[in-house]
Amino acid sequence: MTELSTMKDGVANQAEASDRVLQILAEAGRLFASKGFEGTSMRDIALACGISKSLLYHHFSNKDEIYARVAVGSTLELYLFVRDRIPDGPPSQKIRAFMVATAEYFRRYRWAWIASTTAFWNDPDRSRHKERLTRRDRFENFLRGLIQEAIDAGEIRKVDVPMTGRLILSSLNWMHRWYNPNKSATPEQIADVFFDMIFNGLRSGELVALPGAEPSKAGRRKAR
Amino acid sequence: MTELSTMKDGVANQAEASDRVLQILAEAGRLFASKGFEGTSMRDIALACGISKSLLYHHFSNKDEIYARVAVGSTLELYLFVRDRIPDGPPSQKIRAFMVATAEYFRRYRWAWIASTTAFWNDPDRSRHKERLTRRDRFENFLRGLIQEAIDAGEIRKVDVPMTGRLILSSLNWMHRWYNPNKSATPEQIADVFFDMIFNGLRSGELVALPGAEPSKAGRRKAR
DNA sequence: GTTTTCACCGACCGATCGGTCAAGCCCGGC
DNA sequence: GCCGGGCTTGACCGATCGGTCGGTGAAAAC
Repeated sequence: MTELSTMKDGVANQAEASDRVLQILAEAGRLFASKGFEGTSMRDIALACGISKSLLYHHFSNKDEIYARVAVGSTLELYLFVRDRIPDGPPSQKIRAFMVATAEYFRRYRWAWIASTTAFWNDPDRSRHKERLTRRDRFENFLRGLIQEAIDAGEIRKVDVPMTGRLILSSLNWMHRWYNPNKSATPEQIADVFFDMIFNGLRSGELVALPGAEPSKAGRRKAR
Repeated sequence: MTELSTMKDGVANQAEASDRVLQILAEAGRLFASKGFEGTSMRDIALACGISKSLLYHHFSNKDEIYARVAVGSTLELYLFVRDRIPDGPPSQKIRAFMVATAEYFRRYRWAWIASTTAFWNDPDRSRHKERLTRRDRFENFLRGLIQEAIDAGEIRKVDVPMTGRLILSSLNWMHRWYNPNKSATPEQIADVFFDMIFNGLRSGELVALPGAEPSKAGRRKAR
């Protein structure tokens, strides 16, 4: 399952799919990402593909299935994709590799990624993307394992593991809201910068005594 | 404009609004947050309020206006709300206060916040929430000013200011996706934890020499 | 007492929604 | 020649969409 050569046109893990199906998934993902699931009609998808609406129903049973193929297809391999890019070495470097690999996945399958992380996040009808959610849980648990590993190795201090995982994933999951492929650095570079900030912290090595600065809760770690 | 006593029922800045209008805004915000803008029909809103659909059009001209009142109302005062909660003192503590205040705002106006940060984020028809976007720009620029202040004061190292702002806002903006008011700590406490992680970093004070660990890019700051 | 105002409603509109269906088109095998 | 089957289509369905309309009843204004 480490072979990811079946990915085409930014659509992941659609191995036996025809070109037409891949085209539909690509266009649908782009539309779902920009206008949302409810905001995208079957007519929109058909028009974007230059085909009739009926043909969509020849290849897919309904709208939900198209979304499921887009969303699940984009999260199906995420865990494996990232896992296979974690090198041997210090746990902190594994966390860094985790972030960079996730960013690379985001760059490759951007529209599908956005579509799957945007729509239905709070929909009461969970059945539509239950599988997606369990896969994301596995992905997040994998990260928590790496964090615990780094704590056990003494590389990072004894932080709250779930909260640390949420902080790391927040920096990656929010990226699509401001990332501009024409102006920003590559997602991998951005992930690298974020890792540096989170791991090393923003604080400068030498603490300056500000006039009038009073002791504060967050300054609890003593100056070194 | 620092008087925020006009906020009721989690709906911000709706000063002269009647109870019915406030009810509509509250229900609409909750629905927009959970089902999205396109996924919420005027009938849904009317039903949730226990009124007829016609009455919605008596109080609002159309669906977009309801959303605008929800979204703009929730971001209108955000900047002022946060700004007024920044204490005098070291710039780093201002950043911390910024994060905690934003979290408090999120806790108070949760549904409106989610609705405004979820819908239309990539809609080609930007006119619908242009005002909201410029307000968020001012909010983000305010944070960048605080970061620059902390750099100038020597409290934090010379990081990339826009990227640092994005990291901080990511941790806050993604919170609604996993925050559970029944199980999680308060948003303010969460913001405090995130500030500690970002400011002080995850790395433990003493570096352990792992067998087989090789020098890496992220380990560029020398051990102290 | 009359008129104006205002919150409110049920019925209705054209447009669009997701989805169906019978029928053509195209092309390789016989 | 023609035949079968996958690809493709336009016409069509009931339901629902956002939005409009005329009207009601009660309080406020005169």
